[in-house]
Amino acid sequence: MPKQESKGKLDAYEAVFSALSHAARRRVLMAVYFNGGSMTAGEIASVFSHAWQTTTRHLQVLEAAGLLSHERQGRMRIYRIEPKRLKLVNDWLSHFFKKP
Amino acid sequence: MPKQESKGKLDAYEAVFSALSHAARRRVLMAVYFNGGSMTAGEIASVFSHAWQTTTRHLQVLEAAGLLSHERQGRMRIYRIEPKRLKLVNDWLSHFFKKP
DNA sequence: TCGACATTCAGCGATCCTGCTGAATATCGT
DNA sequence: ACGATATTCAGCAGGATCGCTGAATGTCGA
Repeated sequence: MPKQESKGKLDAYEAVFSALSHAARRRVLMAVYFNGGSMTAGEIASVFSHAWQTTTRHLQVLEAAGLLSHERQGRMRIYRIEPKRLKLVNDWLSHFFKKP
Repeated sequence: MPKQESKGKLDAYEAVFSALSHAARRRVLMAVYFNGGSMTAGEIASVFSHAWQTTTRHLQVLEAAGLLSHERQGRMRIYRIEPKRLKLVNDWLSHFFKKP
């Protein structure tokens, strides 16, 4: 068993994995990434057929998980991807790929 | 945007990410992995304080996602980890880590 | 200041998920 | 065959999640 991880980090795992468990949220990350790493909320919402209010909530989940951050620019909000956080998933996965 | 992926693969993403979204299921994978890659259902269930029936269902979710497979050996079922499937997650993540 | 725009907040019904309990199935040892 | 063991199946209640709609907030241009 791997060494005990901190409570904070466990919660982070929880948030990140849960965030990634929804296809729309994974698509958001992809869309933002392939748009150069940042996109306004409206641009992101336009990718989906959902009501934008629905997308708003997905954005909040992603931000709470630390996978996105946002910045206000005038009347629009620019969301930026936070790839550092995806490293958490990578760290978790790496257990299974390294041969001891 | 990455090239169109097959329907089957999209469903696989869905299954794998959803399976990983629950802490208990991530722990199952860890437990099995650090036990050498295989474990009986009972051994896995004993790791948790849940009723074993609850663990059974988690095992089914993991198996449906292709992350575990099982084999009967007498009256017990041996679950084996299927690390190949975790590569799917790795593939998805790799988009964000390769600099084009 | 007024109206248009960009976005979030609040709350609703439908559905899904989790953990539980009780019953069923299958195998082993005697 | 019988009881003990190992595990799954079936169904239920509580809670979370999703997508929707309607209203609110904040900002820009005239």
